[in-house]
Amino acid sequence: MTSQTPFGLDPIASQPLHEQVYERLRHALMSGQIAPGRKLTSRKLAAELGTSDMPVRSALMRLQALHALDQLANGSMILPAMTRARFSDLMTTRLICEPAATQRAVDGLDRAGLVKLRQVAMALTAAAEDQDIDAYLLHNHDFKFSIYTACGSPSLLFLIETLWLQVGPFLRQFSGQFDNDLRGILALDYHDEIVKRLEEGDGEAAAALLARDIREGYDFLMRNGQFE
Amino acid sequence: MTSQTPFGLDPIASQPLHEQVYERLRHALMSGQIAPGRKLTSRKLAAELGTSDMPVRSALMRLQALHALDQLANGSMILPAMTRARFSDLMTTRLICEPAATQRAVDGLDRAGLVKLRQVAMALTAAAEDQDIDAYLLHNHDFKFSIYTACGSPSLLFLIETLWLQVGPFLRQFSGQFDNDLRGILALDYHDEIVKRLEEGDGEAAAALLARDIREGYDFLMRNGQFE
DNA sequence: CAATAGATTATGCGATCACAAAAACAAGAG
DNA sequence: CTCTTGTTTTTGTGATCGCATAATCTATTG
Repeated sequence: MTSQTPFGLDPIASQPLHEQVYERLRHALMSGQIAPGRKLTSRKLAAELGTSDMPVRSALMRLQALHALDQLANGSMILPAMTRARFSDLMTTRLICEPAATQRAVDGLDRAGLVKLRQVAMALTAAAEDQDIDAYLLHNHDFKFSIYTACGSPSLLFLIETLWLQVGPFLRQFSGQFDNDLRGILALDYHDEIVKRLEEGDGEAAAALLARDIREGYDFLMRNGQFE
Repeated sequence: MTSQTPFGLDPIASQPLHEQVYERLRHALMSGQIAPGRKLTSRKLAAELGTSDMPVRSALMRLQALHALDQLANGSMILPAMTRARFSDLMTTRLICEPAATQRAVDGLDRAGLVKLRQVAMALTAAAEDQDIDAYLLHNHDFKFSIYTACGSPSLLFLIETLWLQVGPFLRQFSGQFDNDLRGILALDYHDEIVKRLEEGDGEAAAALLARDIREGYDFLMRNGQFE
């Protein structure tokens, strides 16, 4: 396919199929397209994607290795249900990792990074005012990971990514339950203040604010979300 | 193989091959049997293990998903080298997660757990006195994870496991460089005191001691270990 | 109608094959 | 001897096949 180009200028190296399938599945999970408890069978997915079983199997096993999927006794993969206990556990662990990353990010953020961060924060509040849940979740992810990436710790970033891979698939589902009362999420908009603290170089304060953001989001969903 | 047993009493459900291969590789990694930079080709491993490529490929991809292996541009898997930067990063992240887990473990440890913990701590010091590096690493893993398991957070435990999967393969290699001066590691034996604090129910103190354990091990290896 | 037994289908798992790209090796030219 | 060129082998990748078990459906019987 990409072989024997008449000129140099070989375009993008096409990724292997199992990688593409992995990204597709990952995106499908994170955007809430897959219902909890749903069985993901390799054959059906393969048929849907127009590939053989193999790449799909690889992708599923990778997602299972990251605890994004559960494996039944017979080997089938399912998207595990989100119980209150699991949600509580994941959010508690988020409270350990993400404020720590925020605190360290203050040294890794240059002026350009801060500018971009402020832009994302503005887009975030705009999406919230528009009641656009998809844009909100997207920008929220973008905002947080702009910070976490700046913390300069690949290993910590990876851990946080695996946590989001487990919580992410449910956020949209949650939000669909009270889409008229989306202002409840809006009330806890610490993003602008987080940027301000980061601009001031006060990592401690930024971390504390981010912890509060996580905690209040947690409280809100524990009160209003429906689980299991 | 396990089919058609004349009597009931079917023994252990034999795990799938790719699972067995995964465990074998994981153990080989953690016990330092694989040299950094070593290429792990699925065909050769399959031949060595007497299986087909497929289960090996699955196992390799799972390990790569957990960042225990690196993937070259052509798709080959290698055990990444341990640079000072990566080691520093991983230990810093350990310092975030593991003290937090220790602090929470104080509520999850019952009397039986504490008894077992004290036994492991004794075996640990015994192994250190015997200069038995393999036993030391084994019991050290056992000791720490007895605590982390007791913290009652599956997600945090999982994160710590992935960190150990990245650091573990190098510990034995490090220790081989100064196996005459193993007392350097012995000097920082806080295990007994950690157990004592846990018995007293003082999670904060236990966490602080464990942080000190990690930090001093880190300092020792940064001074004495050879990297890259 | 309900429940169970049998058949059919779906599915996980592993082996083998085919292909292309990369790596290793060998041979020949300067 | 060294560098290059051509060949052979290795290796990742994906598809297809076969097997065994699990799940689902069907039909027969009480």
